[in-house]
Amino acid sequence: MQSTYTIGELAREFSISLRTLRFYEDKGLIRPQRQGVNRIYGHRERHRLRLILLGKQVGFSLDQIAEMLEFYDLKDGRSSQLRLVLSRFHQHLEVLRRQRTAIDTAIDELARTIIVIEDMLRARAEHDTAAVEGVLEAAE
Amino acid sequence: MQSTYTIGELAREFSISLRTLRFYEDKGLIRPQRQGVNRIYGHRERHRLRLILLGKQVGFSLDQIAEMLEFYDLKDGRSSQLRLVLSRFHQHLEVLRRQRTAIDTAIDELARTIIVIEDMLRARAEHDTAAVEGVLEAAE
DNA sequence: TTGCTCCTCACGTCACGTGAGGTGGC
DNA sequence: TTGCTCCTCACGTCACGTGAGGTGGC
Repeated sequence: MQSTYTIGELAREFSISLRTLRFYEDKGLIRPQRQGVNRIYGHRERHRLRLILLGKQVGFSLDQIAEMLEFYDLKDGRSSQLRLVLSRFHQHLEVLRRQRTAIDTAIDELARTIIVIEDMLRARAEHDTAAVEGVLEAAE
Repeated sequence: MQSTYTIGELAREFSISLRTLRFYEDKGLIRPQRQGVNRIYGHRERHRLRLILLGKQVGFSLDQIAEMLEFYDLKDGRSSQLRLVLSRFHQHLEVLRRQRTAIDTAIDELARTIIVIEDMLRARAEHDTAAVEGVLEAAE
């Protein structure tokens, strides 16, 4: 177990780019030390990075993540703050559920369109050009 | 049934902004006529707009949509082109399915995190601060 | 000297949002 | 004159990607 990491090591470990690490630093999400001009990341930065990527995975914006990390920092852990985070998570869960139904309808729509095109190709194979037009109109 | 539309009329009908209509024109997706300095949209533009929004809804990029609209324009409808579009639709369907599983795991993950936080709050309510730390570690 | 890893600008991407400042016709 | 709708720049947003040009130590 190392206690410090270079930017390249963290990038490899989490499969992200160096640019991404630097970008998160620009945004104030992580604050690595410096050894000369080079960045040095400690346990704290690594842990924060893990939380950031977890937040991203569940669809939070970097600004939202930054805000929650602040809460996490004031580790006094006021229950009121926890409750605030909790209600945001509940809200976000709703957003995710809506996104899922949106994707579901997109999938259905695309699948139906594929069937329409396949029908067109079949109609063509039967040398019935007029039928092709019919299918096209029906797809409207 | 009108045969021409102003930018505002189309925007209202499809619930999009004027900027969006102008942006699609910049991208070459639609080419409205001009009446003086004002844009005038005909049936063809309206139909294209409908296809564009449909494409967006199923998750295609504007560049991809532009390409497919070209095919649609060369309405000779070579079967080879239809088959090309068809294979892209199939590919895109796979992309959508992967997105859905990604969202599903995000939902699961967030739901589990919510439960963890609720447990923390419950542990706190029982005045057991040590237990709170325990829950936090277990969440790693 | 070559190769690797790191660095700092800084512009590009995607799909628009958002003013700023101005025009035309009721 | 006021209000509405339209116009053209042009910069901003989000989360980085992608060079360009340079440094340090094996």
